[in-house]
Amino acid sequence: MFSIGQMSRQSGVKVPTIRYYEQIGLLPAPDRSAGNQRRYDQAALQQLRFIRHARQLGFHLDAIAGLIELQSLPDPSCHDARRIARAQLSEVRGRIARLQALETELDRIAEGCHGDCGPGDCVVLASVADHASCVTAHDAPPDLGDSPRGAQ
Amino acid sequence: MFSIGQMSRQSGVKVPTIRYYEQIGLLPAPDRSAGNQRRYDQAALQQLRFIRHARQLGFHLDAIAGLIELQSLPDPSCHDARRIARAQLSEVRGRIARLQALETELDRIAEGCHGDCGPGDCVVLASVADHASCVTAHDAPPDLGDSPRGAQ
DNA sequence: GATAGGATCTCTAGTGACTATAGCTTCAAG
DNA sequence: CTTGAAGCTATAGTCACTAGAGATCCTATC
Repeated sequence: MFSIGQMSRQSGVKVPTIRYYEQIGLLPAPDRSAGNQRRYDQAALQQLRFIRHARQLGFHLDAIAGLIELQSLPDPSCHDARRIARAQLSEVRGRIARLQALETELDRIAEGCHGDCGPGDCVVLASVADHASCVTAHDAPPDLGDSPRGAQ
Repeated sequence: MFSIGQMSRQSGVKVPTIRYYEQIGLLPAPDRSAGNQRRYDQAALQQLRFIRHARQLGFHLDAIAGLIELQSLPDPSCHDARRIARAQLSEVRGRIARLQALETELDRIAEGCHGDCGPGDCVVLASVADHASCVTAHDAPPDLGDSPRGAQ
């Protein structure tokens, strides 16, 4: 049996995050010691590692919950798991494409300035002000960030 | 003078978001009509467009606040603006690199399964469970998402 | 001038995925 | 038996919005 600290060290997931996962129902509530401390078994550690890796792969918590549910089915339908993975893949590809458009713009903007613009006409500031000067269509919703956040 | 709705249509920023920007001090509080409604001038519209475009470029609100402050200086130091832009560029490049590692893994995982795995050994689920099967080092903190979120 | 309706107002709370803090209790080593 | 690290709960904060309630205002038409 592991304490929550051991779980944390074995999985790379921080202690408060483990409690958070339990709170939202992503991890089952474990047994408790006589003094009310959490005691986990090997299966819980496996599940936590699964969650951790899925997060590293960019899955949202609700998608992870879906994958965990699939695992628990008697005949885990690969079809669904594959669908979830492919959806995640295309989301990641979309994000890469949008970020590459941003990269192009930012590079152009940063390189347009050599630190010697005269007062009142800094190229960086002008470029940020004026979308019309952009060479790519980075107009679509950026939603660069609707995905995993904290580093663990 | 523009109403907040006109500002929204002219800038592409949603009405509640404009109020939010004012609340956090990113936009100055405008004059009010006799009936307490916001009335904006052309300068406010320019600033809102600047903010909108900077958000599309992936800048955080605090970085945008920094850029706006630079603009307001008598001799806007290009040096600082360029530094902010280059920092943003390298952050975007880092995110692209991490996402590309994820793309590799997800592609491998999704393609490893043709929907015909036997019960209990779905390749997708096994791959997500086991980081050791990964071919790239996507181990570093993903922080895929510490950047602009909402689509506008 | 009356009225209807859309636009605007403030305020509060919710989102995702955590992170931080406070104040307490428990566990394990010496 | 003491000490200090680790654990507990509960609450609030983060970012950049978004949603809702309920009230007020503005404008166009009659």
